[in-house]
Amino acid sequence: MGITKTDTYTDQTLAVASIFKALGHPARIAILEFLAKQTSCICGEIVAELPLSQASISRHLVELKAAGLIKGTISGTSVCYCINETHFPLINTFIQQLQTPTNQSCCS
Amino acid sequence: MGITKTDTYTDQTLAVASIFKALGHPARIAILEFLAKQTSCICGEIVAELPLSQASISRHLVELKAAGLIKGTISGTSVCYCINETHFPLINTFIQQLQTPTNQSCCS
DNA sequence: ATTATTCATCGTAATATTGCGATATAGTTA
DNA sequence: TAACTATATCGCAATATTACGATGAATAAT
Repeated sequence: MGITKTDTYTDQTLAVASIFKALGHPARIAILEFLAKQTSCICGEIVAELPLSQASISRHLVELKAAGLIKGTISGTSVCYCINETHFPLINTFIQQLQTPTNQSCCS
Repeated sequence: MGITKTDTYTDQTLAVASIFKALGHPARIAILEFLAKQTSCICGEIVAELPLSQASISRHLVELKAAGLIKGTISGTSVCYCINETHFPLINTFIQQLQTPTNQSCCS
């Protein structure tokens, strides 16, 4: 999406942005919501559940995996995906940073 | 970014995704971090702080405002922006949903 | 061995994002 | 009024994203 100056931002900033970027698509949100609903790991039923082709789902899964938001384990011909909570603290910390008491709403 | 099937997702899913999408760029993360650092509302100093042109910063601010992540109040020739915490509960709730105890990590 | 199933990847087309310079708009000041 | 300052917007070029069908690779079943 056009040129993005990644050189001049903090590693932390880039990391947070990339996680949010991976979360910035309804298909990927829906995939995560679906994975969370299941008691056990679900594989390719995601394709049946969502209104996208198998190829598209696969690409979204790759992106979620690259962002560290899901894990995948191969079991036979099917692949089992589930949520990876590793980066959740990063997200929570970021949101909390924006909520510091110093930031008293000056714009009413 | 190509066709995105917005019709078939929940309003909730679309809302969450659009917030994350707005957070999915380092410039916008940096803007929010900068606003959080200040004790008072900061206006166009963002332009001086970040390695982007005034036009680009303005576009990012519009996006953050459209997503409901910042508020802006005009004071003279300058505009005062600050963080809008309205949607933070939505984000927190979403992350918590993904952390339900039913989702015991099955992929080791 | 052949076939079916599951998932990943490639290639392509359509669309969105990003960034910048230039310009417009609006308030402030001289 | 005219110049100055601060933001917003337009138009363009470059690049990224999304989606799909088709194809490939690997395991499972017959």
